[in-house]
Amino acid sequence: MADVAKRAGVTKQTVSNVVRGRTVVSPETRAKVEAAITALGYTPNLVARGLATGTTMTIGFIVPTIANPFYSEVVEEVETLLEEQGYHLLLATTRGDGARALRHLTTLSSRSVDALLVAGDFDLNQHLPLLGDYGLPVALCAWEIDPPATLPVVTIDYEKAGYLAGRHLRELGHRSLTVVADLPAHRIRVSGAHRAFAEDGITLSQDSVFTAPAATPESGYEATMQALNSTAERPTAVFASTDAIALGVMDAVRSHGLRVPEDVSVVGIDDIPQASHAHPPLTTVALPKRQMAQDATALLLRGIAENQPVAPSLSLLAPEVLVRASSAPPAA
Amino acid sequence: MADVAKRAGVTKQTVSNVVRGRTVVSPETRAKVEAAITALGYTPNLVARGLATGTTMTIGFIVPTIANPFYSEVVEEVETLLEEQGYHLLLATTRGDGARALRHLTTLSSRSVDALLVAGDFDLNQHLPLLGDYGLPVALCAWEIDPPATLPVVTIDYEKAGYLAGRHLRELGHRSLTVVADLPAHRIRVSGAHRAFAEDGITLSQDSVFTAPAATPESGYEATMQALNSTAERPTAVFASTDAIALGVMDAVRSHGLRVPEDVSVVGIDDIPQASHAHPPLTTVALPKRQMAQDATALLLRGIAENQPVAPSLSLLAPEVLVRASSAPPAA
DNA sequence: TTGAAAGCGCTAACAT
DNA sequence: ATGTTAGCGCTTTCAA
Repeated sequence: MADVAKRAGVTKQTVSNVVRGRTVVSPETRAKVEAAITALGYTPNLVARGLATGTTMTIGFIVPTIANPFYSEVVEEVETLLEEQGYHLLLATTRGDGARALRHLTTLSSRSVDALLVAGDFDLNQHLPLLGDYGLPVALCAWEIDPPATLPVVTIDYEKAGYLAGRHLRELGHRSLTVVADLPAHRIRVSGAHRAFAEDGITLSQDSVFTAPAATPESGYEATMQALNSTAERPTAVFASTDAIALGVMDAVRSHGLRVPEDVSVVGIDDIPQASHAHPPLTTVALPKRQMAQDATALLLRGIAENQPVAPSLSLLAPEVLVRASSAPPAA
Repeated sequence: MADVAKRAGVTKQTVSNVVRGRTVVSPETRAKVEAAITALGYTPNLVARGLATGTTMTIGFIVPTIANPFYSEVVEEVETLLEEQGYHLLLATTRGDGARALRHLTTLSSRSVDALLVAGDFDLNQHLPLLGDYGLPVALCAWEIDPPATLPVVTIDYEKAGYLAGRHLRELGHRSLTVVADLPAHRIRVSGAHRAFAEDGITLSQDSVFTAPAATPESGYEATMQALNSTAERPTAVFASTDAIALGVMDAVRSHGLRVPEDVSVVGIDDIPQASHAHPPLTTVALPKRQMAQDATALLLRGIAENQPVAPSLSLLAPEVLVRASSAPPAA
């Protein structure tokens, strides 16, 4: 910068003004400086600027994993929005490791990110109070369990997602429901589904709830096989807490000699890309991830602009049923 | 830091030595300083350190997209390796936008990342010479087309992947091959498959190559329907340049009244998670993404340690056939 | 083993 | 409209 200033016959300050696009610079001076800049191939050092201004044009995003397409879509959307605003994304994954989550949290804050976004309700849960202490804009998203009242959170109405899945099956005429869910992570979704049946006076027993230890097709397959073998009455409808699980459910149903949807209806949640290409195409409840990403990013950007922590709030985005071919009325 | 120093009755320098774990500090002094640090809740400012040392403990990773599971797995692996070494990941996606790629490139370098990893052969291609100019360790990975000799690149032997798929089908006894590929991106894979047949004296015509404009099941479905309708002879084997495409191929084959693998064998590339849960489970060629991520990261970390750009090199990782149920000998 | 001084490259505030 | 001064928080000399 000093070199540029010397070459242009001005001071560093004027160079700074030109670089930052300030209007105070006279056209001739600007031209001289710009010539010097291109001649010297100067690019500003963002770290130095960060130290001087206290702002790094960087936001941190802590997510459980990006191997799960749900999160990778959210990350991709956030990254795109940020780059439009000239911000960069510092990505940190926790992968179910609480200690790692905490490490990321502290290093990100001392790295002076301008804001912090945290997705997923994992072991970081217990460190939530820390978030308020950093004095920087923070927001939570994709927060399924117990969203804290002390922080701004943009999440999805997961209970409603379960409810919509349940109501869809109820409206088709199903009088009972078998649940295959990744518990306890997805218990909210399950209670939503149960509520839909309860509205019509049908109380579902916990005996018809089966746990898929992970949100994967294999896990869903296993749990469903167990359900099919243990239940006296053959289920007419299965609600899976996730599309990935639902895919496994459909496999299990078929390998048990039953047809989807003629014998058993299957409904999932999330609308992953494979859902529409499954056999049959999977009825599911789409989660508004992109909207969530947009709202959360907007919240943070606003917090940065106003130069203060974002006020606590809870935004629950509404999911939507996508009726496809895996659900039908129960056999007569 | 000054506060900590004052409270401990030492200078900033001593605090710095304690924080960085230098051995020159006497135990008593260290204890005093550490007490002051915890009392004050001091955490070092990484930006200031970055300005002073010229090293940010951050590496930039430019990828086409993370919506594609291939890249998201690579990113996740890289991020994990980096966090183990105390590095952070600045993630930048280009999403097929050359201008955006260039923006990322310049801002990342002026952000003084300690190293830069670039995945995927996109519009950034023309800006490759720039990479050498930054004077920081750079590596390329997942570089399918024309890996430059001037830079270190850790990639996969995509030609061999195609070859292995082709050879597998040849060994099953297939005498012709229909190709459904995302062209021109995957042309290397196609020529590999053709080479496998050529080895046995079978020259495959370009007429049996169909383009799926995107690496998606829908796209593969469309292209296959076209293939099935336009070909005089019914194909006995289809090679898809991607598992995602292969999924669509299988759909199309079935909806054309044919069975997989009895009437038509289908082979893909990549071994995406869905491949093993497809109906039938998809025979594919697994690409060693994790290995690639590890090697590339190691290369960069070494470059950082040696404080100089990484020497140009080309590492081609070997893919591996995974025989599952979608491939079988042709009908008699 | 500890302290003092200088500077990393930039910007903010003020002076001209 | 431009120049001057001071300082962001840390590390790196070098001196004690």
